[in-house]
Amino acid sequence: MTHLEVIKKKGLDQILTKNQKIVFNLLQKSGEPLKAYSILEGLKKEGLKSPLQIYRALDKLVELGKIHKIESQNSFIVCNNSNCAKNTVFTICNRCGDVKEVKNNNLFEDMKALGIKNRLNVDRYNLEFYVTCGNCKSN
Amino acid sequence: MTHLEVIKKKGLDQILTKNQKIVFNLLQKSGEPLKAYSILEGLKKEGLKSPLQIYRALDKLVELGKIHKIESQNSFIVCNNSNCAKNTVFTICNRCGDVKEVKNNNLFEDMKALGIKNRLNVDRYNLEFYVTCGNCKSN
DNA sequence: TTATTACACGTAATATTATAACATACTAAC
DNA sequence: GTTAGTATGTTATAATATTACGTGTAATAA
Repeated sequence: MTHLEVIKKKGLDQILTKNQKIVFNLLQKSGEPLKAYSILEGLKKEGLKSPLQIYRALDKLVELGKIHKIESQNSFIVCNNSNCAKNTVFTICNRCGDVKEVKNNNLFEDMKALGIKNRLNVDRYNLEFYVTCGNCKSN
Repeated sequence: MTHLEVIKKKGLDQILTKNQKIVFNLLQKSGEPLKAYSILEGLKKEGLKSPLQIYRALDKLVELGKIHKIESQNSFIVCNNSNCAKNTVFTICNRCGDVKEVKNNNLFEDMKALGIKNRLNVDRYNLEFYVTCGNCKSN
């Protein structure tokens, strides 16, 4: 079997290496953004010991589009959007920091149109809406 | 009168404190994003000695809307847009990291409309277009 | 076959970015 | 003149991220 056949057969998920899988699973289980060092804490029991092991896995997962980095929080969250193509739209709560990835194809289309309209020659974009989330609003 | 009210009344420039002015002037002179510790380096001769002096000035300047933070670079740049209201649109070059603030009122209007259309109750947004800049494209 | 390439991994040390904690001082508002 | 709010200075430390070096392994070129 060639490498490509292996890939087709196994599907993307199983291509992840051991450390990548461990890190991805934790992020997926969590569902919310986690920071590198808190991931490390959570994975000590899996045998991961050094920041670099985490950062390397995170870098790769970002590169693969499986997760995104929330730059303003130095945190990482599982991609919620199968066809985001690394374009990202988040809402971030001003008060509690809660992050949600916005999943809305019309929005993606509108953003694409906006890039074209402004002749910006866009490879990729990241849009962050700062909001007051439902929880914080009612409190 | 609170400090912020005073600022609104008197006009921004005249009310910046000593350290805030020093930091702002350096950023303005530079015209491109600078990092906190490189600002500190540049201001040793002005008598600033500690990171905290820089970070405090930067925090205030961001709060006043005089500068913006480029989160993905941990860098700070003078606001290029008198009426941005802290909404920000940047182009960031994938290759060299060059940052430009996009100054285009139609774009601001379109973004506002997009927030409303998607019922996101937006206080403020930050939009980053990742591009290949003119310089890098020709090289 | 051997050599080469490309990744992935492990570990220690270190660099970079940012904040906490504490003390002092200035100014506006009552 | 006292209080509240803000700015300053300094030391120490926390939090985030990377460099440098060595090992292993699998795919592929010579």
